[in-house]
Amino acid sequence: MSTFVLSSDQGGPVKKIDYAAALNQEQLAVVLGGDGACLVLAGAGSGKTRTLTYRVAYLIEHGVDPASILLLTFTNKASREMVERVEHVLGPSAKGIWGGTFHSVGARLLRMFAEELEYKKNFSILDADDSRDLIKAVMKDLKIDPKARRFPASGVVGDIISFARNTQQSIEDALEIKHPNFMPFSGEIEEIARQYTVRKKQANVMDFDDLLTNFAMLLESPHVGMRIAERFRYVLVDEYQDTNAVQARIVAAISRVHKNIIAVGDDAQSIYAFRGADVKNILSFPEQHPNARIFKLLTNYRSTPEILDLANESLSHNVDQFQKELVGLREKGGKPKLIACQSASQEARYVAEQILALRNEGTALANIAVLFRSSAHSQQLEFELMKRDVPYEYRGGQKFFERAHIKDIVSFLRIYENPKDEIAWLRSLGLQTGIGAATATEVARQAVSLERIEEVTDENGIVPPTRGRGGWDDMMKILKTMVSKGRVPADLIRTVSSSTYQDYLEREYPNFRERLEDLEQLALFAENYEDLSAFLADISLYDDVLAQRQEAGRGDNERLILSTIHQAKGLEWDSVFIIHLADNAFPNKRALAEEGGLEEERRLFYVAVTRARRQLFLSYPLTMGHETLMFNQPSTFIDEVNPRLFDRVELREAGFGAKRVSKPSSGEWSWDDDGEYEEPTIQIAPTTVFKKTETKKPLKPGSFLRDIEDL
DNA sequence: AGATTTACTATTTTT
DNA sequence: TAGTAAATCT
Repeated sequence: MSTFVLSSDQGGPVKKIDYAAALNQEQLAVVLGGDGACLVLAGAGSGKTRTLTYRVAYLIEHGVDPASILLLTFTNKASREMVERVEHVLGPSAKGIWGGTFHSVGARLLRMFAEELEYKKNFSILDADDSRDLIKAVMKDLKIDPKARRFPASGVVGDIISFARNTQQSIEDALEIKHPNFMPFSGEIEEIARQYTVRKKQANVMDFDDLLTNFAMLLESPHVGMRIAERFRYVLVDEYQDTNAVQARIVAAISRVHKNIIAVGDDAQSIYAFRGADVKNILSFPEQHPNARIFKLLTNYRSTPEILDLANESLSHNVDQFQKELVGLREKGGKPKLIACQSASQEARYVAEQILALRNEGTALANIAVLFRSSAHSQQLEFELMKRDVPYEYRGGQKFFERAHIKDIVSFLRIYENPKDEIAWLRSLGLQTGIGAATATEVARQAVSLERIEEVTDENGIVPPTRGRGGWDDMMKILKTMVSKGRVPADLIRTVSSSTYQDYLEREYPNFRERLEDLEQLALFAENYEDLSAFLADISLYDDVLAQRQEAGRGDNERLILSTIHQAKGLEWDSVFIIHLADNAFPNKRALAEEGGLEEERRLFYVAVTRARRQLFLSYPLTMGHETLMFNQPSTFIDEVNPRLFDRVELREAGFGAKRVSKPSSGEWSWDDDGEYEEPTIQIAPTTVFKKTETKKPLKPGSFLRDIEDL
């Protein structure tokens, strides 16, 4: 599988596309807009993806070489889907379009031109976890103990450093916005940032932020940068509202030769300020690209007027916003339902019941989604769905490649590919018996002087530790076996997973069998790769490659979606449930502490609401917690809008055990003397279990795809 | 001293 | 679940 040139082998005959029939006047203006810079301000559900896709198809139809078109999207999946659609219509002539996230496109080009920036080609990529580990190591070296000195924890330090880089400002300025209380430590954090940079360079690794800044530097360099900019005649950027200052530099540099750049975004859907995204990129686009044409797509094709009313009114509470109202085209539906539940588990039961009811009425599970602010909010619902055997796909929380045992195995492959990779050494050494943090650090520090793995396995390039000799021998044995196996990723994975690592898994985890299965999954997935470096690059940047494979294998799409709101960006479903809309959960308390936090949370709510096509269910539990019950208020976002926008549903309780004495607005629940809290019994239908039925209608492809086929 | 075990706590969002 | 602190083992 290629990491970057997205292609599909479905081919098919070249069809003539009737643009005028598929697009409205504004969209057509964008598609046919000709060369030059162009900014598209597009509201939710206004068909911006469709417009971009048609633009790409139009260019290729008019003789533009697909390989000179670059799509920069927020996720790799978004690129892949757009490319697939174009290829589906235009067939083989569309092959070779470049697309992906800024990070993955950057990684690919940086690997091609690594020497230009004094990196080695085999550099490793650190994910957020790895970065935090390295920062932790640096802090330890600098003798900074977070606990003793009320210094921020390594994760927070990492956030601050990352935020400063992505917004291109000093640590001090970043602190003022993100963590004013840590201002006194700005000097020390600066020192950590410096050391961290040195250590990354020594280990020949790049973190996510390096992928962006180095990409920008590469593009800004006179020779190579110019060559790349010459190659890409057309650049299209999606979700521009969520780009940061470095990404804006990348866009400017990569389009500086041909100046054919389209940026599409919606300031109302900017939800990544916490990691440095800046709406100013959209605002200043006209200045940065003089003569830029500006289009507005404000017609909403997605949602019923009742849903749009709620979205529009909620957003009107944001001051710092372009005022724009979405105009709906769909006919009326029902009002959004607002459901007050007694507890999180009642909420889960209600949602599960409703979902099964919707399904009985003919809505496929795949057309239903449950959205929430943070991953933990889905727990109760997951229990409920498992109990009823309802198949669901979970998006959010931990990814497959972030699971501990996957990262363990991968750390061995990383060492093999790039023996300087200190973080990978630390991880794999830490797994060996008799080797703890101290010994691992001591050994790993020697690795940075290595060039080839054979220096360790053949020439004893690392001085063996005095302690934990057995663990070290095990480690060497694994590495030696790997060297004898060659460089095929799947072989290497199986080598490690059948080594003493298996004993470690058994010792450490009761569910080691499942974990072993995961490792076999990983090996199966790796069979798509012959090249170790391509494999390693992909698994750190393509979060959903494995999910895709599983989907293809199963051949059934009949699965409900559970997702964080952040991950639901750009998607849509017939029926959407937004759960846990309680005041202490959403808006999120920590987010509120940051500058502009409330408005960002409100935009997040806006994104959630505008995912729904026909039905929207908003629910919140009145109580939360297990030991001490906390009493909840509904979310600000519910309280602040006109109640007439909702249909309220009260879930009545039978046999509610506790007699509540007082009704505090927050704080602990209180009872009279003999009142003990009982889990309320609920008068919604008894537990219905999911039954798989023959699919009545063939699964609907995405609406966009259907449109294209019709033409 | 360093490794390991055990008990406990808190949990935002992510390329 | 992951990270941490204190207790215990080698």
